[in-house]
Amino acid sequence: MSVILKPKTATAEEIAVQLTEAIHAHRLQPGAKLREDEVGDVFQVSRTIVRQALHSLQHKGLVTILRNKGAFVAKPTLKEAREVFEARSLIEPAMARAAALRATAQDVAFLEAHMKAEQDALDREEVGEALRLSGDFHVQIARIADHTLIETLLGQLVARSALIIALYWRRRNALSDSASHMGLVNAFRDADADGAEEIMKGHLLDLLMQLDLRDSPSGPVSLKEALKK
Amino acid sequence: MSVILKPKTATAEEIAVQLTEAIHAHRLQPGAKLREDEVGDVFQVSRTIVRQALHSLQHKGLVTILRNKGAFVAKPTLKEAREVFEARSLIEPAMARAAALRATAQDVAFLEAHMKAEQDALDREEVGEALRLSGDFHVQIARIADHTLIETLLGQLVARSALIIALYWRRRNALSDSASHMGLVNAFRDADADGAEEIMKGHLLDLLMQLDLRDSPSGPVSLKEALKK
DNA sequence: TGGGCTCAGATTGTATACGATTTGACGAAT
DNA sequence: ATTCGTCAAATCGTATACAATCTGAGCCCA
Repeated sequence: MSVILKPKTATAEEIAVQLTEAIHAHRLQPGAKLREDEVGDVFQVSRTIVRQALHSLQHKGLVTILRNKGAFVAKPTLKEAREVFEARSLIEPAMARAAALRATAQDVAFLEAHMKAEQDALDREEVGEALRLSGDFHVQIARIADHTLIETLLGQLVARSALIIALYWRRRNALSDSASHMGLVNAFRDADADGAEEIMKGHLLDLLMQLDLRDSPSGPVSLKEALKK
Repeated sequence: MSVILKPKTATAEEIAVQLTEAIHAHRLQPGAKLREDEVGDVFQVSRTIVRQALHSLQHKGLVTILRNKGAFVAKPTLKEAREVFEARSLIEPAMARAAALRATAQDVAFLEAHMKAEQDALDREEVGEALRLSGDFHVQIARIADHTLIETLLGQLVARSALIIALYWRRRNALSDSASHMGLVNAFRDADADGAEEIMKGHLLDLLMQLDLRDSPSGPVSLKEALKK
């Protein structure tokens, strides 16, 4: 009897995850068009499934769908960018505090391995992958805090942050956030809630400082686009 | 020449809004089944459109879709209920503060009219509608704070709060929140940021206190359901 | 030259047909 | 009487056909 391997067509959720990771790792740039049958060809599924995935990403703020025009990787405006980081600043310090009180030895080990994976990616010059892992670190803190709702929400905010970084990153130097992450892990190990909260506050402020969120929409825009509509 | 009135079929978004309002006003109870062609018959649209609306509501946490089973109005668990109010407690005091600093005379007048509409609904014994307006009051504060991201997010949290209230409301007495809302409006008028933030903190705590979020999932569960899976 | 028109091709939007899965009823066997 | 298997009805999942819309090229005509 021969084994029949099912073609295993991808689900909408799997496609959404892969697109999210591509966006997170800057393999897909803000503004990139996502044509339905092009995506469908890549994943070998019908437009119906692609559509589900794209709508899902729209709800998460990663994709903008213009009626009769198509789906595009979102281009957060300056205001949206500020709002994302303001929301994170409201939420994440509390998560760091809660995580410090709940983190087990396993959790600490997991985060240390996570940081190592990020460093390895950097060593391999996979900047995009390192960026993705760096963002995921924050989501893992919400998971350790055992706050599912905010874990989901933060996943969306972190993914949007990747878009913001792609658009508004000030210099080409790497994000110097390993120190903060290390500090957080140490605070978790010591169950230092106040310390963790403070480090997270400062860390988000650092991130914000490294962005160029002064008024200037998005740099050079084509004249055509500037005058459209 | 006769006027031809277009059948004006509802869009997915309009259907989602109407379902949201029905949920918000407790006209749709948690656990209620939403069959695709039943909804389609009500709004005179094809299942394609209904599906879009239901998926949209799923993303917002108002509907749970079980594969091959159908869509149901969500039934938040105790943990989810606590998480919703924790998230609101992290976000809303900051919004109240920002709103106090930005509110114009028009904004204050708008909120006063909003409160009056809520009172009128109560006088007409339209408890569900009053509840919906009461929740919307909080969303309006985020709008006044000019924070679009959180306005959207809070809209979702408030809608889920309506489900939580439907499930875990302690008594049959009305929500005594008009005092807090009045206090907030006064703080806005005086540009009293500290006061607004404190009132909001206390108000959310009050709400939480009126819920029965102690451990006892949802009363008696059938054996069949308890052992399922 | 350049403005505006028309039309074909490309792309998205929606309805519907058909397949897959679940559910509950019914009846046979123990 | 209870359990189990079978089957039909109900319902959801997906692909696809067709309609609606946008885009840009080509053309005409001042």
